[in-house]
Amino acid sequence: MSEEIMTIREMCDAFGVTPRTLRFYEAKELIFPVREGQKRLYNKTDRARLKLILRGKRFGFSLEEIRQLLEMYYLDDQQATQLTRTYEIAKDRLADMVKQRDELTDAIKDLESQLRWGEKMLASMNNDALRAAAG
Amino acid sequence: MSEEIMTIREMCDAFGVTPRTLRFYEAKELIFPVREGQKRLYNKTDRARLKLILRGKRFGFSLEEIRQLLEMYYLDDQQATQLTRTYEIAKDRLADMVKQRDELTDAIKDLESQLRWGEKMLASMNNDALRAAAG
DNA sequence: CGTTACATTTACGTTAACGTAAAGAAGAGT
DNA sequence: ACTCTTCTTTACGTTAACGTAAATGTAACG
Repeated sequence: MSEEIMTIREMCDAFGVTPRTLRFYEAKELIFPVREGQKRLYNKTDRARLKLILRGKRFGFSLEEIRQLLEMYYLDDQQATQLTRTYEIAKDRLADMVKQRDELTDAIKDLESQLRWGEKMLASMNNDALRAAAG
Repeated sequence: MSEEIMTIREMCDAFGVTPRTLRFYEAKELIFPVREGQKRLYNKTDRARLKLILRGKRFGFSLEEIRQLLEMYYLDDQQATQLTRTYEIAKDRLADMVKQRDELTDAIKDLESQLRWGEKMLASMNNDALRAAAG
């Protein structure tokens, strides 16, 4: 059964990460490549995990959160016990993201109105403070 | 002319910041309270600047960016020479924020679809990777 | 004068996710 | 044997915006 093993460099090229990053994830117990002497060898499982890690990052999960999700599934395997917990974590994260986005949206509106309000933004900044500071 | 001078604590209470924060901003040359012996005294100008600093932070400017904006106005005072530059900076920042928000929006959509797609998200995470890891 | 309350300076600590430098090992090729 | 390339480990460096602890100062109250 061909395990489709890859070296660290092949992994880096395939996923667009650096060796440092792979070793870092390993140190953080997110991924567990096998050793052949000194060298790390990555199989299909490792690649799948890395893919999930990168996806998790795109979703804004921290590495620690990702590690926990992965660990739960590891402890799980046959039962789907923890699925509900995972679901909650994901929903929490989603809520955070929505909140963040809404705050950003507010700040954007705010800034935009400043930019329009006289075509020179921060002019208000100027008026109160720096006119006094210079005067 | 009443300078309406305030102590560091009054400033903290008024603006909801800590003394450490005010001293930090001073060390970073964002604000310049006068000394009465050892103690710092903040006047109207200082308060205006602090207000602007906090506003800038809400907009997502870094302290360094804020310092530069303030500095430009300081060098400016009578001419409006730098206004155009300030405007550009603000527009850049706005563009960054919009980009960030749009990325967040994408990630949110992505996550939402995962959550719906079987009511258990990250199930795909599971399938490929961890089933293999356990097996 | 002693205590209380608040001020000051100095400087190390914190967090995340790697970057980067140093130095050595191991295999391939000549 | 020598060299080249790629791998390895170890460990300090980076960034932002303060937090926090320690030692000291000083003004006011009683």
